[in-house]
Amino acid sequence: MESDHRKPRKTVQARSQKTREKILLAAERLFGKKGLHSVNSKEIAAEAGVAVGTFYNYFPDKQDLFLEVFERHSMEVGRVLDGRIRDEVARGGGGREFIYGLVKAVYEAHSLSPDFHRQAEALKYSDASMAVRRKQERKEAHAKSVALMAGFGDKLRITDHEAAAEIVGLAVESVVHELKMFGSEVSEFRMLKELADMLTRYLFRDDT
Amino acid sequence: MESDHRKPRKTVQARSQKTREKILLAAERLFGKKGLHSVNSKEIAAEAGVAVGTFYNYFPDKQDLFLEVFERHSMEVGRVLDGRIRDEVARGGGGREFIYGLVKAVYEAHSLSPDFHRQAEALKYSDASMAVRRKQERKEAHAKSVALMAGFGDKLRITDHEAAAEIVGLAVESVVHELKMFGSEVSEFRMLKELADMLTRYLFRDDT
Amino acid sequence: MESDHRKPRKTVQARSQKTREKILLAAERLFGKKGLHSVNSKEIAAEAGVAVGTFYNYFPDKQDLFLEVFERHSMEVGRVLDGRIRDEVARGGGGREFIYGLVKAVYEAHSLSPDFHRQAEALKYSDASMAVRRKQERKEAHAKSVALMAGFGDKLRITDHEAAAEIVGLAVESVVHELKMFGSEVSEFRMLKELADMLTRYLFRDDT
Amino acid sequence: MESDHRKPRKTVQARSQKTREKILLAAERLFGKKGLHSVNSKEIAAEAGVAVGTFYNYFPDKQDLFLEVFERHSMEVGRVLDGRIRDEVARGGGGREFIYGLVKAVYEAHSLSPDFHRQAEALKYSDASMAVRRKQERKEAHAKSVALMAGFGDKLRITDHEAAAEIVGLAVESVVHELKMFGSEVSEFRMLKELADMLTRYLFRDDT
DNA sequence: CATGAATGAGGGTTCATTCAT
DNA sequence: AATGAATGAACCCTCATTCAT
Repeated sequence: MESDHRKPRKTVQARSQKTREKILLAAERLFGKKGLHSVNSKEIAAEAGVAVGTFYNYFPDKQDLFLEVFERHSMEVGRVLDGRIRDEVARGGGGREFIYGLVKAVYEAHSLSPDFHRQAEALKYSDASMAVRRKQERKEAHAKSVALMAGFGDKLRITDHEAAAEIVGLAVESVVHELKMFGSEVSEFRMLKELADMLTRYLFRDDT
Repeated sequence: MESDHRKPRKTVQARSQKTREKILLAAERLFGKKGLHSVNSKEIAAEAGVAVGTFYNYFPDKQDLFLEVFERHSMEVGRVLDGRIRDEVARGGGGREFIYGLVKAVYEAHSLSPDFHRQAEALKYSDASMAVRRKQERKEAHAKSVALMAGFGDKLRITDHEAAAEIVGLAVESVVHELKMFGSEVSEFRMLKELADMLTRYLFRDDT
Repeated sequence: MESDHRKPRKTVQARSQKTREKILLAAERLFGKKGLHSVNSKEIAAEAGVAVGTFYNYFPDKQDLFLEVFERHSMEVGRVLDGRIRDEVARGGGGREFIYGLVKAVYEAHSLSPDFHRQAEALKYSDASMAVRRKQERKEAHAKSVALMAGFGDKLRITDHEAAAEIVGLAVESVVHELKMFGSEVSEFRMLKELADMLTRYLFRDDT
Repeated sequence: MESDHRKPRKTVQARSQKTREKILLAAERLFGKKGLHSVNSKEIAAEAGVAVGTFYNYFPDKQDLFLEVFERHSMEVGRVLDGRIRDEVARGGGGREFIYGLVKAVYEAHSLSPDFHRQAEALKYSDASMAVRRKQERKEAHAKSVALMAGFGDKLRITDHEAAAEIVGLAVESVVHELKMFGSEVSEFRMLKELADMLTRYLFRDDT
């Protein structure tokens, strides 16, 4: 009787969506734990509680699944980051305070599935299609930085905003990465404080 | 007695050494182009102009070969970097000038087999044994930074030398990486200049 | 709910079982013909009419497959032997007649896949894990012999039952082996008769 | 100067012979320890203290080397056995005593390189060319047995000498094998005693 | 004769993907 | 839509044997 047409459609779609979700979550966990190359389709299916065939009903192949997980992850990070930035902007603190807020915002955004994040990062180096996406991400980050800077007008000491946006972005990214991915002998607090100091002195005339 | 052995022995050893070298170079090229996982033993052998078996006569397995290539690469980078740093120290320029010299030194050191470098970097994220080596490298870099800073005494503005060393190291590393690995919309010159500016303002009281 | 699963499940399992069986039978044939070391996984798959991968879906490796074939073979031999012994015991013939019956029982039990049996025998000498199994088999055979002897009470001439059980077991085993594995210039009938004579005279006071 | 012809020839041949011997002995040790299939040419060469190429200068291939080791081993066993039998014959003991002497003779003959012996035994089951040699061995043993029996004339109880020779040979062989190859829960002494008892009762009218 | 580097066919095993049920 | 058995190309690695020195 389940083969009658109209009504169940929605339910079925809902179930479908759920299955898809299960697979994506399982993949995120496993890719994070072991990396793209060390996870096989059987494992993913098993972790998701479905059959291998089911997995291939939803995703054309493993690489594609990875990319989708990555996309979701990126968007989530983006959303969180944007939210935090908006908060900081709203608070409207002075230079140093603001910078510190931003640094912490990035730090917190990176706290989402850091394991998966790490593996994705790895692929950006070795996988062509990931490298493309990385490029895009940087571009967006760059635009965001430039826009933020513009808001500070004369208070800025820098002149080459383009280059500065890149430099600042990379510095923040790398420090946060390091802390999240590999940890540090120095405490996170000291690291983030120094990072904020560096950026403040670099960016603002009055570096207090 | 039995002295008829000497000479050929040496020749043979020389040939042996040459073969080893051929394999290492072929591996560096291929690993750089495609990454550890996408290169197979047959390819390496073919690129080196030897048989698969020969490859396995010299290296216990592919991973091991990669590590040896990596080790050589690291040491080479280290040598070049140390040399350049020594030059800069010898020249004895003032703060900003010196920092710029160092930044350029790191940049040049990264110009050795940047493709291989990129792939090695990728593995540091996903491969356990590579992560270990990464840790060590950072430790050494950290020590080097701290030592260099010490030389500046009162001129330094920073107080938390430990954290600063980390931050500075990561910032330089990440910018140079970005330029070498992925290029940049902004010219290298502008990027390196801004980087030097940032570091100078961060580190020194008198940031000229 | 979800009851649409039941039937196909069973069918699939049945197919699965059949594939497993096909592989086991193919393996028994090939191992018997050429020995463990001279058969490769591709051959086994081909003989079973499946792909190599399928073989590895069912057995973790070649050695394991061999052991399973061996286990099945041993159990089958054991079953046949026990059946025949029970028949002989039931018939309740006198000493010589009974012994002859037992000898023939062992002979018949060894008629199952004698080729495979031969190869398994070979491995008992050279392979550690097979040697272990051999030990166990002998122990069981020993126990069986002792039990049978006990049934004859005073009629027995021997005093050291333990040793006798070993000796008798080995003698029977070796003669049957020889006949089955390598054949003999002398007819099987004469061989088995003499064997029975020997054992009868050895075991019983009244050796008729 | 070593290229002058006449004199060194002998010396060279002697050295040659020594090298051959080293290889044969190394092979016997290794084959005994690990079996034909688990020993590779490099190992053999290393154990013999020569280069792989040298090994192939003396033997066309690994199989051939094995066969030569086997041949030597067989002949040695044969020599020892014949000697011991001659001793027993010379001593001229009565039936049971004589049989016991023979059993012990076989036992002692099997004490030469029992490890190698075991591995050779394994190959007789699985290797065609070894099976051939086995056949020959049995034939010779058979002939020997028949000849020995003939010496006892009327004292013998058996009538089918041919079959008896086979049976007796197999029984002795199997028991000795078992003791030497796998050991036994029952002491060797008891085992050999029972074996001798069995044979004596089987063969002689007056079984004391 | 001795050497040991070089060879490459061949073997065991994995795994992304397909497809009949 | 779900299943999971089946597939086979591809991979890593071994090792008997050869041959230039």
